[in-house]
Amino acid sequence: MDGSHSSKLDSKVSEELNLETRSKRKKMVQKTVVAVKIEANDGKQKSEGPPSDCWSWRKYGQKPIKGSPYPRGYYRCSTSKGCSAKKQVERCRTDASMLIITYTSSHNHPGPDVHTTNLIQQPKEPQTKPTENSPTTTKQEHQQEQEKQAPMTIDEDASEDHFHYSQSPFNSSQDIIINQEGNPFTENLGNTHDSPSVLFDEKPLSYPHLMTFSTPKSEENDFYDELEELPTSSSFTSFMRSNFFDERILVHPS
DNA sequence: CGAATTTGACCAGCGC
DNA sequence: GCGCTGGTCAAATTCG
Repeated sequence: MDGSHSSKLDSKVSEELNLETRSKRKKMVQKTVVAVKIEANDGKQKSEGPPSDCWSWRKYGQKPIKGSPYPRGYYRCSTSKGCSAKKQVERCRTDASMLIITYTSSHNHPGPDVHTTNLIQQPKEPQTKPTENSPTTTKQEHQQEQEKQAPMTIDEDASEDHFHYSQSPFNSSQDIIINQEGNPFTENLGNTHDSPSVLFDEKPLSYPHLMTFSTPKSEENDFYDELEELPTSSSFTSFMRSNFFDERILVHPS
């Protein structure tokens, strides 16, 4: 499967690029790709699993993805009945410790948490906060800061989905990289299918505070029992609430 | 008993 | 026009 990847890669990349156009043409749905690095190296729990966010997600499907040894899970927001928010959770083909979550559509209801709500309704506001909160302002954070100030404008077609959280609803000690639709994460993966360090390299875990912070979250990692599992814990939510902005989120514009 | 998850089948869109 | 892949639905099963 990987043998002819190199040659296929090229076409694949352009294909994905076209796909963006395609998808826009087909479905003008906004997509946010978030890469989450799972730091569950405790050994007591699996180092895999979808990060829990503030919303409740109900799995409605799973499918093996071409080119990826891992299946992709399809989740729907179950927090609100009429919510059309969806997300796809898959593992990075090159790095099993990386989760790629693709958010589609957006929540048409306030989140279960005030913070969350703010994120949804005013993604810009909270996004500028982490900068000051972050004791270690790295270029990545700087980047994300810029991104936050210049949020996903890639979606001119997003008329359907007016808002959309560029902020990752995850909490946890994972490294999170957000990619907007304009810059499909898969593309990056594709370009570096053998060396995905391009994106991931940016997430050097030199954040002791995060690691420390991750320590008590051992139970949180418990949630990630499986990639297909997306449990939600209210206590966890409140916990994440306080640390929501503690994580580093890399927003890669196109 | 109810809700959530799992799995297979079906459908739509795109590439060749 | 055919085949492939991704995405969604629905029934069955499992867990709380």
